[in-house]
Amino acid sequence: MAERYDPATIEPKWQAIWEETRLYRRDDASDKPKWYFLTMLPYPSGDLHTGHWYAMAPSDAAARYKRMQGYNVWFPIGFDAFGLPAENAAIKHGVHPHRWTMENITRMRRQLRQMGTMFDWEHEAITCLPGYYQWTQWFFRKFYDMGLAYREKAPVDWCPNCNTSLAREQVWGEDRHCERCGTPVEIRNLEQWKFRITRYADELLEGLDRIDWPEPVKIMQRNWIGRSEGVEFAMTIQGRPDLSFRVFTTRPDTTFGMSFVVLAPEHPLVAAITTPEQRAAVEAYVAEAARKSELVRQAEAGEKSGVFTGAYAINPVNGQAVPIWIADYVLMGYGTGAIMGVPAHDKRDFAFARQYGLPTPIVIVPEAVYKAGDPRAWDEEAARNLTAAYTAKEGGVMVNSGPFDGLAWPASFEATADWLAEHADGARKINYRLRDWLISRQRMWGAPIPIIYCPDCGTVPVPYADLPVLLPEDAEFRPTGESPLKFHEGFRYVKCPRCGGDAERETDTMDTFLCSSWYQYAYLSPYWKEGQPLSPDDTPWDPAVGRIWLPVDQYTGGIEHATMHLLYTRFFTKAMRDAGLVDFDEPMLRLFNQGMILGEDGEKMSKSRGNVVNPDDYVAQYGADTVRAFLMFIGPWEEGGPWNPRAIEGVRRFLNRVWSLVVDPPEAAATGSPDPQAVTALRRATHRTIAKVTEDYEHFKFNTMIAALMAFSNTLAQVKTTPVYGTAAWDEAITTLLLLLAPATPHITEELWARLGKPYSIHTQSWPQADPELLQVEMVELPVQVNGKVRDRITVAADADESTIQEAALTNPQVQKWLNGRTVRRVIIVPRRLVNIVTD
RNA sequence: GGGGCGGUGGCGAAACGGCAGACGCAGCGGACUUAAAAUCCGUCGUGCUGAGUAGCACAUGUGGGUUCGAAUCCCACCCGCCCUACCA
Repeated sequence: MAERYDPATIEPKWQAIWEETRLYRRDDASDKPKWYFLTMLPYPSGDLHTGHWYAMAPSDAAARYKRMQGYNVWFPIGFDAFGLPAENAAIKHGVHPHRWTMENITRMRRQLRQMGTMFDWEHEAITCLPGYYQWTQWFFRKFYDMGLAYREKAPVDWCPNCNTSLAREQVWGEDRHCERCGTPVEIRNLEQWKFRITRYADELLEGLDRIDWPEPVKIMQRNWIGRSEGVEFAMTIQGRPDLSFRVFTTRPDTTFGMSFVVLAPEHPLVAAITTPEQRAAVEAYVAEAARKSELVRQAEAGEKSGVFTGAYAINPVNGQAVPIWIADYVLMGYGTGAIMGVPAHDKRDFAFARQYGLPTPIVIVPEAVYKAGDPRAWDEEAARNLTAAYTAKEGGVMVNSGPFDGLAWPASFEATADWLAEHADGARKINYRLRDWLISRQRMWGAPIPIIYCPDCGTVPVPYADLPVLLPEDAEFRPTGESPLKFHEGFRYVKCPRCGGDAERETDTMDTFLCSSWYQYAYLSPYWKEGQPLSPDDTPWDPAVGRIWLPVDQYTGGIEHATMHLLYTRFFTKAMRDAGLVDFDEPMLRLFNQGMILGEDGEKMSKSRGNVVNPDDYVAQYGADTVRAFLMFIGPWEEGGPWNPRAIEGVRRFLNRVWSLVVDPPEAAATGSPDPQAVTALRRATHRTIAKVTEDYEHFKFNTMIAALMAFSNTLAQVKTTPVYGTAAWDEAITTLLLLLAPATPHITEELWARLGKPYSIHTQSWPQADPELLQVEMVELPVQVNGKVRDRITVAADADESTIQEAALTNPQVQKWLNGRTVRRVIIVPRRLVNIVTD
């Protein structure tokens, strides 16, 4: 009786051996080319869930593949350990966030080891430990010195009952109430620290062209940065030549279509220009807008409201007076806080004009209409429909625009921009949608912002040598959720580092996105210089190690981080370059985004839906290798997909078959000597599989990689019943199968490798090479189409010339039947692909 | 409102512009078994013709287009999921 495949025995055994032999340790002395393979670090929420497996198991396979390809691969791991859930747990269970977090990490480490990954645990980094966050604070200090950190008032969602600010995910429902107590949130303007990411806006755009990242991520980052080129020009108030304001537009070619002007409610000119009759209405609107502030206004997006000020402005291009309104769809924080309203050619302006009965003059029409000579046929009714031809820059020409009539984009932009520059104090201007990064959090479980406020010296940064500013271990959590740092006297009240007088520490902590913006550097030498005084001339990692491994060669993670984490870490690296810390300016050269693993019902896994799949249960039942291979087999990695509890059986059968191929004796001893053709056929199958699997690993196509190996194992099961079993070709096939499968299912392949008597470890073996000669085929079968429909197939030599192929195709009896009585017009021959005969 | 991704058998999915459905799940038929599990063999898009070998037609969300040839490229539309929120 042959021994059965028992993952519960072999998996822990090999995990222990790998660890004892330090199989996956980082090698800083290797002369192989280095490959820094990074996967997004997990948040220690408690248990490793299926999403973690889906992100990490295929990443691990890709890293192992690269290693077998001859690279010196480093695949580190860590934990993004600051954040809100730990604070909530602290309030709920009365346990310090540090303890809660570290206990979770202990549990998740064990689960991660169960997965059989090649993570280098010797360089693990945890962001909430002082040796880590001293450097997060060092970066803040450095950026402060570089003029990249500054403080200003910014709106936050505030719960008046809990007396704290809330993160976006803590604000629930249409009425925007507090997650914890249900109180509707307010907007408070608080002094907050920000990073000047906008200084790098252009560079963040340009850098995208030089990195091998998925196009969707690049598109999202470009849109997020939102560079727009336009023109700013001055408008004067009718009857008040002393007063003027500036507007920004990306469409100066539509200036003749202006029928109103809108100022943001906070615009400084509002009070000065409002007429007495309108004053009450305007003041009420301004007050209401101030109360709502920007965050709520964004939540109400879509509904237009506004008030007429009673004043008029002069359109510089035609001298027309247009009414000045205020409306909260115009934001003081973008452009000049004032816009020209051109309802015929802007959707938002159009909605506003409809609402308040303002005219909609048309100044761009399709070229065909212009050429037909009667643009005025396009009346307001046509504008109401706002056809694509109307709003499009391309394909439209200017009308009702005096000397500019007939101009098309981009000449229309150039001409009107020049005119405005000369006559309306205009200037070309580039605006960005990107805002500076607000990093202040009114929370306890984060890296404290190293700033001290002194009544005499003002804002004083904590000296480098005094870092880290440690979180207190005896913090007292209030049920309301208020930050304990505010009430911790020992933390809060300090001496000014400059004058020695009484001062107060900043009690806000930093956004956890800061911690994860530089973790790929922290991994190099975790907790570097812990316990030693820091200085501005430091590097936050061992520079000798950095020279070996930086930058990251391959990064993997979810696309949901496209515009936050992935932009922040790029910003960090550019700022670090300017600080002289690195000599490159993009942190990750290649990126691959996996999709999301869904519940059995095809919906996102969530406790409320009750569709959460616990990977531990499946690991216990099937083993880690089966779960790993199943997650890879489920579908294209970048697309994600639903978990199918029955389909995993197929993967288990596959691994059982692999086991049986190696371990079990053949059922019936085949007699006779092996057929040389069958031997060659097996060798061809082996080498075709090498080529296919290699290609798939290169492109992260794990699903077809597994499929190819399933097909190969099916072939081997057939061959095993023939005399080819036991030949050198058979041995080659079996070792190849194990080598190709090793990155995906590391335990079973290691076990079978050992049982074959091969030297430890399969994971240090070289990747098999496909023999090009065995990939060649002598004969090929070509489908023959008549008018695009396959009618028969012919077999010809692979290198047959076109006339031979044509001859064979035309004389084929089936084809003859279909050609009956028709004239052959054309014969299309695609070598090694097909033949298509086109008739009348 | 803006952006991203997707829509192919009963299901998950394959398919450099070139034989649609590889590989697997489920199903169906069979072998082994007292029986079941496991395993193995066969079958498996729909419709029509045919006793049958087989053959034909139709099929990749919908409608157009480009092409000798389209799941694949282009245009319009419908549906689903994810991210984002008035950026002039």
